[in-house]
Amino acid sequence: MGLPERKQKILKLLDQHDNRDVQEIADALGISAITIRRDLQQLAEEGLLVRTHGGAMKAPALHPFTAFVDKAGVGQERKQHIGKLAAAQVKPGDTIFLDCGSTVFAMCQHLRKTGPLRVITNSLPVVAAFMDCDQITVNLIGGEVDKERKAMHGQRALQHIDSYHGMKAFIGTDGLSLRNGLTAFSEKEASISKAMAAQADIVYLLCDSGKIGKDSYLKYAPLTMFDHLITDRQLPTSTAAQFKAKGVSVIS
Amino acid sequence: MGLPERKQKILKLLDQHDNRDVQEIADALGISAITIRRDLQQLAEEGLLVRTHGGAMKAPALHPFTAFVDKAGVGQERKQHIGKLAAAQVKPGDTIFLDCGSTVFAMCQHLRKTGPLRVITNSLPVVAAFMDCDQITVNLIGGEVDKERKAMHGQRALQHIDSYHGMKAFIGTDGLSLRNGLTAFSEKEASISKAMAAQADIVYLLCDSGKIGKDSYLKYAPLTMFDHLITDRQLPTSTAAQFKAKGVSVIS
DNA sequence: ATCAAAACAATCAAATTCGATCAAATATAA
DNA sequence: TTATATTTGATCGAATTTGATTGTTTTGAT
Repeated sequence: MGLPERKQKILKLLDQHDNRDVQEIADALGISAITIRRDLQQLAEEGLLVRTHGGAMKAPALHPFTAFVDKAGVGQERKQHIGKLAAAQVKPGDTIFLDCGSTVFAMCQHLRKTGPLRVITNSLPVVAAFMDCDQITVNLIGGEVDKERKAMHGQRALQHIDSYHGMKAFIGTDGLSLRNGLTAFSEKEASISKAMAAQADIVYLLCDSGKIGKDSYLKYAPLTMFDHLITDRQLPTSTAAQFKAKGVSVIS
Repeated sequence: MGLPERKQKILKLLDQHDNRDVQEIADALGISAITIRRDLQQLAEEGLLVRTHGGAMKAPALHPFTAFVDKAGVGQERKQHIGKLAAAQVKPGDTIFLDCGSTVFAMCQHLRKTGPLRVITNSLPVVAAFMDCDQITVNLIGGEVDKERKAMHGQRALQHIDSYHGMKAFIGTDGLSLRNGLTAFSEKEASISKAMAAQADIVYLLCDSGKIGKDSYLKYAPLTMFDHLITDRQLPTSTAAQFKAKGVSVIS
C-alpha cells in the first residue's frame, strides 16, 4: 500500500469519526504507528487535517470562498436553507444574475427543476452545476480567471455585465451590518456584485446569520443596494426587527 | 500486444480496483515490471492515472468540464503527439489563443511546464486544465455557454476576441483538404476559429492525419488562414508533399 | 509542583522502488 | 534487401519509504 492510498484512507476514517488517535489508524490500516505519524504530519502541512497529541482531527472550516468546495463545511445547513428560499423567488422564464460565492452556489441545485431560465454568472461552479441541464441557458461573463475563487473578474467582466439586463440578481456578501452596510474581503468580488445589482430590477442579498452584524474590511455598498435580504432562521428576531425598521425586507 | 492495447488494459484494471501495484499489473498482463513502469509514467503524464511508489491509483475526478475527455479514445495517441509538437512551439512569456477542440486540448498537459504564459480561450476544459497552474494566467472568452461543446460561442464571444491580440493561435478543424481548405461541422466553431486567427501573429492549425483529405460540410477558410500545419506521422509523405507544394509549412 | 506513561522528533538501517544507461528484439522505411 | 527507429528487457547506482531505536517533550494524575 503506497503513501497516497494511505492518505486517502486516513481522510476517509476522519470523515466517519471527527477525531481519531494514531494507534487506532495504525491498527485499521495494518501499518506501524510511526509511519502513520509521518503521514499525519504531511496531511497537516497540506491543511487537510489538524494534528493533535496522539492523533488527528478534521480540518476546520476555511475561508468563506473556499468553503463551498468543502462538502461538509460549517454553515452548510444554513446555506442550503437560504438557497432553497432564494430559488423559490425565481419563476420560469426569468433572466437572473448569480454571483460567485458559496451561498449563491447553494441555489443551483434547487433551480434545476424550476423550468426554463437564463442565467448570467461569473462563477465557474455555477456553470458546472447547470452543465447537464437543458432547460437552463447560461451566459458566462468573460474576463480574467480568478483561480482561487473559481470565477471571472476584472475590467472586461464588468463591461460584459453592463451590457446585459436581468430581472433578478442574487448576490452574496462577506459581511453585513446596519452601521457599515455591505462589506467584502476583496475588491474584485465587490465590484462584480455592484455591477450585477445595477443591471437587475430586483436585487436579493443572500447572507447567512453568521455574517450579519460582522464586518469585513472593505465597505462597498449601502443597505439600499438590495431590495430583499434572504437569510436563515437563526437570525435573532431583535436583529431582524432592526433591519426591518431600516426598511429592509427580510425573508427567512 | 502493443503499447496502446496495454494502456487500455491497465486502465481497465484500475477501474476494477482503485489501487494496484506494478508487479500485480505485470503479472496480469504477462509483461516485465520495468515496461509496466514506463507505461504508468506515460499514463500519468497524460493525466489518466496517478503514480504511487510501487504502483498506481485511479485519477481523481476532476471538474465536470473535463468529462468530454475520452481517455482511451480512438486517435488519442495521434492527438497526444500533435499536442506535444504544438506545445513545443510555445515559449515562456507568450500570449496564445487556444480554441475548443480535443486536439487543441491535448496541448494543455504539455503546456503546464512551459513557464509563464497568458492563455486566451473559449474552452471550459482548457480552463479546468490550468486551474491549478500558477504560472499560467487564463482569460476566458465570455458569452453563451455551449453545453455540448463545453465552450463559449456567439456574438459576444467574437467581440471579446476582437479586443485581444496574441502572438500565436492554435486552432483545430473538422476537415482539411487542398480543394476546399478548412471545413467545419458548425458555424459556431468556425467563426471563433476565424476570429482567433485574425488576432494572432502566427496561426497553427492542429489536424490529425485522419481528417486530412476529408471535408466537412461548411467551408469557412482557405489554406492561407494558417501559417503552419501540425499533424502526425501517419500522414502519407505524398500528401504532405502536396501541401508543401501549395506553400504550407508542415510540422510532424 | 512532581512523577510516570505516552507521544513526539531525530537519527539510523533495511528493503523496495526508481531512473539512467545499455543491449537485444522487433517494427518501419528506403 | 539493408538501414534506421522504436520497443522491450536487464543491470546498477541513487533515491524513497518503512520500521526500529534513542532521547526529549507533553499529558494527566497524584
